[in-house]
Amino acid sequence: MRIYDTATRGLVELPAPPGPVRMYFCGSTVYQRIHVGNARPYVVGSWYARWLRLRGYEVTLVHNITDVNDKIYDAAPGASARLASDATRWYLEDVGRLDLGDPDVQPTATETVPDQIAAIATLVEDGYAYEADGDVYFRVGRFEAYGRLSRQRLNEVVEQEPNPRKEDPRDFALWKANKPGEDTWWESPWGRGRPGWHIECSVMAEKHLGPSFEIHGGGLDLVFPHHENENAQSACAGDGFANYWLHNGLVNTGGEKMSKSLGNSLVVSDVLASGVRPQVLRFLLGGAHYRSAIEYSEAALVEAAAAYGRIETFVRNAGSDVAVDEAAWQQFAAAMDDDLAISRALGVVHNTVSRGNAALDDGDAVTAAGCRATVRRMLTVLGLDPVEQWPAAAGDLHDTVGALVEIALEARSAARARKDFAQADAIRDRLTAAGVVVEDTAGGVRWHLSS
RNA sequence: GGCGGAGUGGCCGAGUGGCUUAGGCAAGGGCCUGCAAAGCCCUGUACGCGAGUUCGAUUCUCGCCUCCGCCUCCA
Repeated sequence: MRIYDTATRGLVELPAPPGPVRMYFCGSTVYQRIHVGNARPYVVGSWYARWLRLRGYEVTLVHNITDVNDKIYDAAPGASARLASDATRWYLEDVGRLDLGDPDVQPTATETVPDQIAAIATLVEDGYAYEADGDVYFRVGRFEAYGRLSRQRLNEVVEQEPNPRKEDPRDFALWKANKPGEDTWWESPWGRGRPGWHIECSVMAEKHLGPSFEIHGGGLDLVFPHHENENAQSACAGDGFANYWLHNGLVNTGGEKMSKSLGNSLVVSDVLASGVRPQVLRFLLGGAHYRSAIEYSEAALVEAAAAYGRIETFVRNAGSDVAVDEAAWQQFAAAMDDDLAISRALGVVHNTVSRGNAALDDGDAVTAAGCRATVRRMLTVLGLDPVEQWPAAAGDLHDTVGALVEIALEARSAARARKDFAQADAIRDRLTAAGVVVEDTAGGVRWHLSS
C-alpha cells in the first residue's frame, strides 16, 4: 500500500498490515452549513479508511470539529456558544447524510480546551512558547524544522498585521486573550481567553491517537500555515507527530476554490435537498484523483449521475451475483493500493460493466452475474453499491408492492401479446406516474421505484 | 515577490519513452425493438508553446505562456 506524503513529496510504502494506521483529518469550522468542498476530505478520509480496513489494517479515523474561532464570534455576536452548538449539529447531520459511516471519533475543540491549556503550559515551560499580555505565542525560531512541511522559506513569509507583542513576526498564537465581544472564553494561567486554531488540532489529534501517529490529512489549503504550525507545536518536544501528510485537492466552482469567505459555497444540505443523490455526490467528489482539483457544477453533477447510472442499470439488469472475477478485482485492488488511484479503479469498474452488458446481450447470464458480483464488491468499498441504496421493494418481488406491480406487468404483457399497444402503454404510464419505472430488457421486463 | 501544483481529443478524466496510445459523458452511423428505455457494435487519432536529449517524446531536460492554490480565516 503506497501513499503520497506531502512532507517528502513522494510515495511511501505503508508498514504491512495490520499497521496500525491512525488517521486524523481536519474537519470544518462550524458556523454555517458545510459546503461541497468541506465534504471532500470527509469522503477521501472515509474511502482511505475503508480501503485500508479491507486490506487488513487496524484503522482509527478521527475527524475533528472546530467550534471556537473568530468566524463564530463574528457570525453570532453575543451568542457564539449557541451558534457553535447548532452548527456542530448541522455538521453531524450533513456529514451523516453523505452516508459513509461515522469516523471513530469526532472530537470538538471546546471539549478539549483543558488538554490544550496543559499542552500550552508545557510549551511555555520548555521555552518553546512565551506569554505576552495574556496571549501566548509559539517561538518559531526554536524549532529548526519549521517550514520543512510546506517548504516555505522563513524569511519570505510575510506577516500581514504587525503585532508588537510578538518577539518575532513569524511567531503564531497558541492562546488568545479575551477581547470585548468574544462571549465564549475559558480561564487559563494567562487569564481569560481561548485557544488558537492550530493548537486545537494538535491536541485533539494527540489525545485520540497518541503523540505519534501515521496519517494527518486535510485540504491542500491547510498545508501552510495550519499544518506547518501544528507540526511545530507537536514535534518540537521530540516525540514525533504525523508520519505522513495527506492532502486532498480543492473543489472549485466557477474556476476558483469554493470557500465560505469567497461567498461561493454550495451547501451540501441544499444540494441533497434538490434531489441529488448522496451516492452521485460521492461519485463526483471521488471520481478524480483525490489530490487534483475538481470543478463542481451542474454539468459535472449531470455527468456523474449518468456515469453512475450506467453502473446502476447494469447491476439492475444482471440478475443475481455469482463468484467474483478475481482478475478484475486484482486490477481494481492494484489501483487502490497505489495511493487510492480512484480514477483508474473506476475505469476497471466501467470495463467490468461493459463486459457484463456484452455478456447480457449474448445471453451469457453466468458471466454477467459474475461481473455484477465483481462490480458490487468494488463499489461496496466506496459506499456506492447500488443495491444497498435501493428501496427494499425494488429488490423483492414478494412483498405487497412487488406483487401488485407484478400483476400490472402481467396485464401489460398480455396486452402486448395481443398487439393492444394502447392498453400496454396505458398500463406503463400508470405505473410510471405511480413512481414505478418499467424497462423492457433482453432478460425480460424489469421495474424499479424511481428515486 | 516567494513556495507548490496543473495544462490530454466537444467536455470530464487516467496513463505511458515506441507496443492493443484507459474509462465516462456528449455526438454521428448501425443492430435490437410495436414505441420508448436499456444494451450491443462501429466512428472520432488528443496530449499549452518553443527548443534540446534520443533512432524515436504527449511522456525526460531547459525556457516561455496560461491557470489554480498557499504565503491572511479557509477542507
